[in-house]
Amino acid sequence: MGVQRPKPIADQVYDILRQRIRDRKYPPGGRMPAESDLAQTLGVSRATVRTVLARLSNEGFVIRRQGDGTYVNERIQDVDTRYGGLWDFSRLIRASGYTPTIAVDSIIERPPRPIEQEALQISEHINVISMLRLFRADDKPAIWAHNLIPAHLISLAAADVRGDMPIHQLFRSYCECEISYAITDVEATVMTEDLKRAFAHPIGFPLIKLREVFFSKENDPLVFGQSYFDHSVLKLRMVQAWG
Amino acid sequence: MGVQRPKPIADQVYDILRQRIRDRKYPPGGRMPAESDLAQTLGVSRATVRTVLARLSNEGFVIRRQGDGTYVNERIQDVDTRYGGLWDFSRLIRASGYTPTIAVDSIIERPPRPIEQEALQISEHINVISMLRLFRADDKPAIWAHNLIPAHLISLAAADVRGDMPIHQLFRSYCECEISYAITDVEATVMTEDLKRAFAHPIGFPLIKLREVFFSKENDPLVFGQSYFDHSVLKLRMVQAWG
DNA sequence: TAGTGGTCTAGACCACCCT
DNA sequence: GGGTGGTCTAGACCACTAC
Repeated sequence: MGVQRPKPIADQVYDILRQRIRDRKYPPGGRMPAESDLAQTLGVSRATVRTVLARLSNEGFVIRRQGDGTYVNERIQDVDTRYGGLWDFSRLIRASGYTPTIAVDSIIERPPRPIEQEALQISEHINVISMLRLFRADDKPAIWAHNLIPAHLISLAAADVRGDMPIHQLFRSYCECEISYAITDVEATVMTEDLKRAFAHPIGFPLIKLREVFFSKENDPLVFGQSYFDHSVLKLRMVQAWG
Repeated sequence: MGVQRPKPIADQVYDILRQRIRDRKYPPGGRMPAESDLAQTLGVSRATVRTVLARLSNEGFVIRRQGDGTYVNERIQDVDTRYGGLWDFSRLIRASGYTPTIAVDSIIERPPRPIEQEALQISEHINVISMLRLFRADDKPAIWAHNLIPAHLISLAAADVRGDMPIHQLFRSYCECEISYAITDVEATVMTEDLKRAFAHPIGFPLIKLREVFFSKENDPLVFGQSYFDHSVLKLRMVQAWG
């Protein structure tokens, strides 16, 4: 019994406040309790409360005004601004109000192409696991994702890899590595013949292309991803906050 | 004389460490001094040092490993990952290693179009200042930016607005408001006849389109921007870190 | 003037990695 | 075991806003 610290206190406080905002216990546009009140009510120090409020402010969920108070931002409700919004496509779809489904097109092990060798910094003799998947939002094709993982990082044969889990969970499950950060290049492209297997749009229709490389804490490349994003189905929305 | 606190200590520490990383005083991939050492050397508390390191870690400049140390991330050197990378186009160009120049196409005051009314949440009777600008990277057209500002927010006539400063500086100069956060929609589009005044690409060439709305601390819309981004000239690169 | 958020400190204890 | 980052506390003082 007792306290049970499955998570850091700050994370627990974050979940509580985030939930209260979602439940409109702190109504949109309204003022939240003072930091010191929250600290006392929740039984934590003010520093911990401030850590959490800083995070909520960075994500745009609250606006803080010195000498005044902390307010719930009514403009940010349906936006998933948490870090990682650009790599967990299922959550991105769900946060946009749709039901995600994943269709695995193929999962095979093969030698890497030159561009993949460079991105993953491996030699031609190291095989990669190539995974082609289509993410749908309410059955409408939204994202066509091609992910490549050095085969030696995964303790499974390609045939046994489950394609229906997000990349970071896949890594936690199948190898000891954990994703630490990602570098993403955002590009624009258009429908080609190749993409007809994913989208029904005509040739020349504009699509967003995301080129992502994920790295471990040891700074080794873990995954190389090239994803085609149909923003007519799903908004690619981001929040930037300063303060 | 004396201490002179033009900036918070944490910001000063940030600048110092950022500079040492840039100068390779802390070499790429190398380990930085321990938090307690930094605190003692710089004459600040460990909490302050940790605030700064957390920020550097979020921006991807350093990687922290519990029980081990804090390391300079050699993969993030040319990336401007600071908050606001998506709105200060001049800095974005400079951070990519090019020299930015701004060509002002037009600055006029006029009634708002419906789509602009909605984005800025103003009535049709409130004029907007419309600003069309072309950002070049080493003389190559990189970004075609259309910004709209409610005229009543600016204490100047449209003709007197200087187009060569970034939006946030413009607001600090010409009105009391300050930009607090922004919501950005990333889209893909293609060259049209209209865009020929900006780019030399053929019709159908893919471009990134950024739809941005900037808000004040009071949560009022300040600027509506629609920008066309040529990623064949300038990479739109982002870093996401979790830890 | 009272109350709010903003900044900073000093110090405790824990979890983890290395050797 | 010794050192590192991770977490959390208690409390001080400042800057600002609303009344």
